[in-house]
Amino acid sequence: MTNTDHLETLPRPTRQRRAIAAVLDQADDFRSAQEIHEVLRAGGDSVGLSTVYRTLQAMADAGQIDVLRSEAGESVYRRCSTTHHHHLVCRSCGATVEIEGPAVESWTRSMAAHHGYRDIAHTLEIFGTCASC
Amino acid sequence: MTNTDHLETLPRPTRQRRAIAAVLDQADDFRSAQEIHEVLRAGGDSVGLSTVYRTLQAMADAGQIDVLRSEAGESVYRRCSTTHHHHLVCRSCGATVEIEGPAVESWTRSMAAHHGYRDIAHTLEIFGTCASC
DNA sequence: CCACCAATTGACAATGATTCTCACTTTCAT
DNA sequence: ATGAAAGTGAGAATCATTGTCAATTGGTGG
Repeated sequence: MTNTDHLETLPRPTRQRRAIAAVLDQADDFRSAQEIHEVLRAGGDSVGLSTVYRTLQAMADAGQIDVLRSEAGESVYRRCSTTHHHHLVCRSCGATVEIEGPAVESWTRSMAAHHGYRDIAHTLEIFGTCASC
Repeated sequence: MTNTDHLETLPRPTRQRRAIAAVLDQADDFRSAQEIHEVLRAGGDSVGLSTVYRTLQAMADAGQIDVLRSEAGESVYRRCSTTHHHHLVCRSCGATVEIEGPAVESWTRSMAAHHGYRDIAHTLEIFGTCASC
């Protein structure tokens, strides 16, 4: 028996996954799968587009990165802190600030409960133009 | 000179636009353009898909309907009250409750201001499973 | 060290919502 | 009625995302 029997199947550390993680580490704002694919191609560490999509979704499912829908409807990804938070995003340069709002969290919970809704999830994003834009 | 010189060009009341508005009036939850197109086709008031998209966007721009992105990434539309509000949506049956949260509104404003962001917009939706599902 | 097998990859096709095109139709003020 | 402008729609085009499947790879037991 191995020493990982009790763990969920972990992804293998492949060249491709390391390359994608590296791109996310260097970016300080949200990036789309297509952008990441292009960065890798330009840098010589070419990775298949399917793999980029698969990896980003896996990382998002594992809670390692945050996903949000850009105003254009594209899914964009970013490495974030692990605690629950929301984003304040500059619609011009993409600069992102992580924000927390305990009051909002409890408000959504009580709102949902008041109307009998269960298994709550919520999305809250703030878009604006940052000071330097 | 006409008596509408000072108005923005208003959309003409065509059969198609009336049919689309009628579908929205009857629905009490969010509908996609494709769904509306299908309902019209089934009801005999067939309307071109392009027209459905165009009309929905125009109505959304005019503030006559609310738009939100379903969890599947599709744009869905619904006739709503004119005051600013958010939605509590059942992810199973689509039942929608309009909710208001003055505290959340002021919180987003102050958060944005605190970080120097201007021209603020925000999205907040709550998804859950309603009591009857 | 090696063979083996499941996880992984990637080129390419397929999907599906949305947008674009453009010739034809309708509306409406005169 | 009539001409110009607004509106329409069938079909093509776009574009992000997902599916397919044969070839590759990592790591494990022997």
